[in-house]
Amino acid sequence: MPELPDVEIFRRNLEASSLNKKVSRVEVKDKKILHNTTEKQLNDLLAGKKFMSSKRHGKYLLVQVDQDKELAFHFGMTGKFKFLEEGKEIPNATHLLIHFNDHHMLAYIDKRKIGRVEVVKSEEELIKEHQLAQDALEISWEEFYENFKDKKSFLKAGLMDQGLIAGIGNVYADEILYQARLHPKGKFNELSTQELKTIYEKIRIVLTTAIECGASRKELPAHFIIPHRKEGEKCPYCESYIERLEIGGRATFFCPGCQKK
DNA sequence: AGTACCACCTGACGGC
DNA sequence: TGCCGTCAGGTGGTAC
Repeated sequence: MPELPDVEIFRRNLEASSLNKKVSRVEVKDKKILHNTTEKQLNDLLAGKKFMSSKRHGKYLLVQVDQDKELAFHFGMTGKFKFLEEGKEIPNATHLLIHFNDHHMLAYIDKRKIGRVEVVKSEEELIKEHQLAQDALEISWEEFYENFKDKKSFLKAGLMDQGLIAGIGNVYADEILYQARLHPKGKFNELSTQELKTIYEKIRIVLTTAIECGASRKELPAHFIIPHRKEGEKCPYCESYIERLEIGGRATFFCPGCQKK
């Protein structure tokens, strides 16, 4: 679930709640979520330090904790943060708990343990390690065009490829193609430049609108397909009914009336 | 190069 | 009520 808009909201909440507070200690409840570090290393690194700044690249959230050390969070499908006071009940599926001197805590929660926390030297290192493309809200039209114009992949698969553009997941890929009026099984190399440009523009519109809505699916405009993202639901634009198909084993919803091949 | 499929995980939900 | 199968979906790997 956490795609670019969700992670951006996590980042803003983290900035508002946890920036410039001194860390007292770190508790690891489940080692599985640590990628290349240990509970001891995290404590050595973080104790007495502050979260200096944060940024986001695609679906990754980076927190600067030292000159050349950043915490990188990935939220998998069910990951999230919760900020709470010391002494309050710790939420279920909390795997990492960061205690601050002011008696607040940051809990990293992930029911399905697919998310990961790691330590990197820099954003560049993270990008290299995970072979991430430019962020979906940062990518220029020129770079987007270069990355996609010759691709023979399905539109849906390409938009979700973090090595081509970073931050778009299953749900927002459907929304972008719906608003671009393009069939998810279309191919990039068969599109006109204008159609590619439409996708590029819709990416920005969809993601920024979602962020403005607090990444809450329920708050999205009614003309988005996401609130109707279910087989047999009525298309908000035309008289057709939403259909489901699978691309790369992932559920894909589209409107057969609006999105012709 | 691109797609399919699997593994990782576990809560939610529908059918019977 | 309760058991069971299926779904959800990001990443990263392998097989074709």
